[in-house]
Amino acid sequence: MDRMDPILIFKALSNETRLRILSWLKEPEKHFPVHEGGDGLSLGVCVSHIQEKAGLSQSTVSHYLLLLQRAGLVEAARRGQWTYYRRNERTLRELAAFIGEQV
Amino acid sequence: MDRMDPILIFKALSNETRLRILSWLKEPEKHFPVHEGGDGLSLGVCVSHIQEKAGLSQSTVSHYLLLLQRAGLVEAARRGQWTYYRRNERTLRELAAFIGEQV
DNA sequence: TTGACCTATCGAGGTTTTTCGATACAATGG
DNA sequence: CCATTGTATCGAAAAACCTCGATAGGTCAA
Repeated sequence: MDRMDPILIFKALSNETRLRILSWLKEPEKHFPVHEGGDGLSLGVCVSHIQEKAGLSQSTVSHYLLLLQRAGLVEAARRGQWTYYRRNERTLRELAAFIGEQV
Repeated sequence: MDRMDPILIFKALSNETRLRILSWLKEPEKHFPVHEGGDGLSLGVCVSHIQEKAGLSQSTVSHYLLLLQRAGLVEAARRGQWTYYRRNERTLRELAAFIGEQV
């Protein structure tokens, strides 16, 4: 039940690519090919698909996804050699509430 | 009618002090003494009051306020030797909408 | 076991942010 | 005009961030 850290979240969102990744993950089927492994796209999208679309190096994208994860904006699921990332809608709702009430 | 720049906004919010300034300005009368000049607090709060509460150097706070202003999160009003800063609620509403819809 | 593949981590460069003190600019009061 | 006060800008040092290539670790197929 770890509490939301607004600074970490805002830092994660302070980058064009990370913002785009997050919005791509809103409708994965619209932006990524279906992956053979994970049940459709419910698990999320694997790093290589995200990397390809982002057009940055593999290490950078992996790092970005870690930042998004530490901010609680995405969740990761390891399946075999793949790591699937998907949005964490709860944090995004909390963020909207935070902006409406605290900021 | 300059359009909101989410990156600029998120960068401005990625700092504890700037976040606190913004929240202080939500209820100025609760956090700042009334200033002799500006009509009550409708104009906003002057830099020195904000600086005192923030506990950082004058130049840093002035810089922070400029960052918040460039992000459209606050507005400035010059009156004599004072500059009063107040929140720009419109941008904050737009930000909440952006998070709900785009992110 | 070996090789291929996916992802994470390391190390490093260049850039940006943070924060300060010093200084410049503007307005006010003698 | 001068001194004072409030604010903005400049220049600089330290820290953090961005991004890469290289490499390490885990997994699968042959």
